Amino acid sequence: MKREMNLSNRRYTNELSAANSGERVCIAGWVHEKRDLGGVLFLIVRDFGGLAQVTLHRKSTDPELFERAKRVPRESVVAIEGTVKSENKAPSGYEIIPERMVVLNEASPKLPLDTTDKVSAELDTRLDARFMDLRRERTKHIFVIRSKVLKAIHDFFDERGFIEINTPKIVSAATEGGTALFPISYFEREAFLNQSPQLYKQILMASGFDRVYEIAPIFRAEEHDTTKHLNEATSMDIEVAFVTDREVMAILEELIAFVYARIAAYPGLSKLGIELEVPKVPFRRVTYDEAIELLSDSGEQIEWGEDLSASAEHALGRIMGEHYFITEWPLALKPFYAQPSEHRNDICNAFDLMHPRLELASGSQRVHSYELLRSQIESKGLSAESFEFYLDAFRYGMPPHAGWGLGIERLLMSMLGIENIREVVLFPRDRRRLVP
RNA sequence: GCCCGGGUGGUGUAGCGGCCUAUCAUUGAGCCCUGUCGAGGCUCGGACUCGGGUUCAAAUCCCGACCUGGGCGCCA
Repeated sequence: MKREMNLSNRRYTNELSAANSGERVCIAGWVHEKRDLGGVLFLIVRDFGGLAQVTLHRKSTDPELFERAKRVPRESVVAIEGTVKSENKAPSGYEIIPERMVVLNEASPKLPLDTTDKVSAELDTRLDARFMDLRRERTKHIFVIRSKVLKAIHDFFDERGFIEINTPKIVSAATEGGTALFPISYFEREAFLNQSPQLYKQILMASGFDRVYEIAPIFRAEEHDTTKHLNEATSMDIEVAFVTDREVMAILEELIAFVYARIAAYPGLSKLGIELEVPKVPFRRVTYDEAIELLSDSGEQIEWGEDLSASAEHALGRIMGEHYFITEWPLALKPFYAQPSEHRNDICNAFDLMHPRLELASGSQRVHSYELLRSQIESKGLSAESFEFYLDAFRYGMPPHAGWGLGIERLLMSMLGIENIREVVLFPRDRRRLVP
């Protein structure tokens, strides 16, 4: 009775229209909704392309097929062979009159969430059933956009002569400091998941590969539990030789504008209710000193040398309104590899790229002198011996260089106006979540 | 780590000492219905996170655990 159906020539629902009227087609997907009007039964079938209406008239349909269509539970996977019929009463101007239907997988009736969005679901519920959450229009588009953002970034750097690199994610104890690391067992030794590709991308500056980029996971063992932190995140990093912080800042703002322009053209954006405005470059730049003065005027007191608190960042975001850079940070606030300013010994050529309410990226011109780097490592209380693998690269011809790291998830959040970072990661890892 | 919220059918919620045999929506089962597009109408099914305590009486108050949302800190 159920002959095998050849799915290799199946059509996506968005490829079909009234123009295909009379064609015999095969579609496959999930039963999104059923509307049983007694004498007529509508099956709304969803695939990656969208929705299609399959219409069954009781009088003119094989009774066995009609009954099976009536009984198939929502979200079951079905393949349907039928004829396209132009019909202006149908939602997309056509419908499919089925001749055959194969249920490839029947769904259990108590669905973990509602894919039609009649009833909302909490984020935690959605993440537990992410496979089903992704069937929802909005969630789907977030990840299509994520993919397009990554593609845009690759295109941007490829066009500019950058080489894509892959640095190790299993590293020895020596790190740039700051964040806590996840220890792992590496045969008879202890190792860690990397917190950033920083040291390795810098080592490559001594290789002649003078424009590199990497998009890769980073791991932070901080026990933070906020809407903008993850324990596994995706970092977009670049490192460029023979330039200073000013040049890599220009690359960064051009990249942001480039990505926005690409995504602004994506039709799915309207499904998210978003209209993207491509930010104008160059972005505004404020020095750290100017920032604390601006904050002081608006009632936020920051001692010189202190980092900006969350409320200070928000206040500054309200003043600036758009993407902006904070430059000339106190040297003590930035990692050992930040190049001290040629004008003042207490500040460095480091910058943060801010979006109102969120830090997107940070970078700097790097120290390329072996002696200075070694002394800055030691002045941070770190052991220079454990950095020998890194320091070695600075002893045999290290050009001046600069770079930055950008949080992909934060870029997506800020672009799409999403409040919780977990929304833009398929399977987020946070303080509590290790599955799915 | 600190500070506030919250855990009620599959999902999302109302109720916050007795009117609870727990509300509403959606989902599910069944019936009616030939053009739905959040279909409609009728019937039925389905839940108080766990453990202690207070009380004549606990979904409701108290304590603990677990889970969870947000803010801060840390961090990017």
